[in-house]
Amino acid sequence: MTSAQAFWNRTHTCGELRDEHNDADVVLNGWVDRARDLGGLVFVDVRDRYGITQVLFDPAVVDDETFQLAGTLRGEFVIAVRGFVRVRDGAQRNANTATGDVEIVARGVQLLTRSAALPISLKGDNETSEELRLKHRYLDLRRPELQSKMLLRHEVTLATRNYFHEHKFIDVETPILTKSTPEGARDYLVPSRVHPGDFFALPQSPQLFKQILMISGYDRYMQIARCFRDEDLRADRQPEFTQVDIEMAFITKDILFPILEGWVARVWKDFAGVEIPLPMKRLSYATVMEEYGVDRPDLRFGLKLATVSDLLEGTDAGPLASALALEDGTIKALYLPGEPGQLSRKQLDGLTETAKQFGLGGLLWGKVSNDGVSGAVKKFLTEEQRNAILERLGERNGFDASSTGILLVSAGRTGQVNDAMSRIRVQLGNDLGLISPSAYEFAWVVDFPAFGWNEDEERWDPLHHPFTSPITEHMGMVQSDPGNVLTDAYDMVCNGYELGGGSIRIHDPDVQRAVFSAIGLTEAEARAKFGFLLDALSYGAPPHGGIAFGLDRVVMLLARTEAIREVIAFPKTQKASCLMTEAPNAVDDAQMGELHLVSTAPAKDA
RNA sequence: GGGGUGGUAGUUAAGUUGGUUAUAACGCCGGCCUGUCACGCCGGAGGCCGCGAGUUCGAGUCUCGUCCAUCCCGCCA
Repeated sequence: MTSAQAFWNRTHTCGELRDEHNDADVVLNGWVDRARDLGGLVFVDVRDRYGITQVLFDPAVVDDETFQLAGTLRGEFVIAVRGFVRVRDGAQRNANTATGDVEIVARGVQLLTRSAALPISLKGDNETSEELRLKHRYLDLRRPELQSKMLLRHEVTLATRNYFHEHKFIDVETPILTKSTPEGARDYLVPSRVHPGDFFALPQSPQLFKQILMISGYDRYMQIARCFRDEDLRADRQPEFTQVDIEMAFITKDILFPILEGWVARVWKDFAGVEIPLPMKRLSYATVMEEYGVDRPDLRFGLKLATVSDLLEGTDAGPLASALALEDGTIKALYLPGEPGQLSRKQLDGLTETAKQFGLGGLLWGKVSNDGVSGAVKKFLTEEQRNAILERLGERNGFDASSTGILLVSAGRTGQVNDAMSRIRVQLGNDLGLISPSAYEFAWVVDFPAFGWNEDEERWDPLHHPFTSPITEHMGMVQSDPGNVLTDAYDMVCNGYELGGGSIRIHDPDVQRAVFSAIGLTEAEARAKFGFLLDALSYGAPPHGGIAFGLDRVVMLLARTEAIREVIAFPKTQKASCLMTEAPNAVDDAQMGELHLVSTAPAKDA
């Protein structure tokens, strides 16, 4: 053994000593959390991931050299302390920490390593900029808040594996170096040295492999799979993220959903202490788009929207008439029953700002009070129109159509109106305190349309992915009427997030060919991209389906945080770089040459 | 690619209509202190005001550009 390794090894962690350990001889290893030098006494709080324990250096116990050393200890120095446990007198007990009833009376200390002054604060009271936290992630990860999130993530992952193992699922690893899959997102590419000019893609998901595994007879598959998408980031999106990936053979939705719901219920019970009522409600895509304007509604509060275009036929009010004249125009309304003054002018301006952000000209609003009507609602709506709108909204939301309140109306292209009104709805939920932060409201969204019209490319694009099975009744419409085909796709949503999405897959090669054809893939293109899948389907494919859950989002919700970076140990910035390692970086010409690559990027000034 | 917010000491922030030596707290260094637990008290060091131009007698402050972080749109299930 070298001298560098010879240090006093801990007998206990910094979180476990209690009254019952009184007089025990112990050794602690850890970081100095705080040191308090009182002159004649030195207190040092020693921290590890299990907790914090106070150590007392008393000149009556330790020799002078040890006592001097204790006085030089600073934050984040790593030490080993030898001593005995002493139960503290009543007034000296500290109820704020788990070990606060005892302290270690030191007999000796070893300074294992010193620490430079910290570039970030590890104390919770004033937080450091995220830029510095990411650069010094090794320090940030020492913070107990982050350590508890990493622990939570570990526990959720473990419980997930156990749950699916108990239900006969097999964990199979799929390739990271693979072929580009067609889920719409940009691929991360890896150049091949052996095959000049060819590239692997990192998987956007293991989609095709898990279907292949079903065809191979594995029946129930699960994987905690890393996925990669080269798209711009958001607070809840990282370029690499983790999915709980599931696939099953011989199933329908009604077989699959209870298994998945059972997993969610267990995880939420164990890690959020919440009982999720089962079964979860199922809402059609058409319903949620109509009532919430998004396919991942926040169901913790009401404020349902309603389309009112039909009530405003023949209107001559400018903004409304021009929306109705559009091919895909619509008008939607939202009503806040109650005090007409419940929103300030500033809040209403904020909502208008949101509407503009989504490309609308503005937001029509007006206060309906006992004295009459104000604002754009007075200007643009007749009394009959207003009453008809309130009638519809009242019926949908359960309020009396004669209630006073604030009416919001938004008119324009359907997509923009839905985007804006769904956001406005959530903004109101927050502004008016309608959202309980401790609530979790789950639901399935089902019956998705198969295809969406792509204006730019003038073709039908799969809304989910092209392996999604149409519902049985619509099989024959794939070629003749693609716009009205519904699929057996489903999302699990919670609090405005999409937690997971999946579908029953196509297992008939003829149906698969029809879908490829409907989205404008020629036979030759389909063969080039997915020949192996078409081949596999032709050798006895069982009916199958599955889902993928965003593990990061699941943990994020359980941890009650709003940034996915908080539950990922080494996340990337919004520009998809790692501030700690400074990846990505340039590589030298020799390395480029081996990979048969030449960069066309403009030279950076060093 | 576009819009919002931010960038001042190791950290977090303040900084007036453009004005002389850029403040404070925590941390760091030195001194004092025997029951602290955000210990206390005294003293000290520490600044490319993100970077680059411009306006001006004079810029942390005004203008333009640029970089980084973050939130959002586009993009992305």
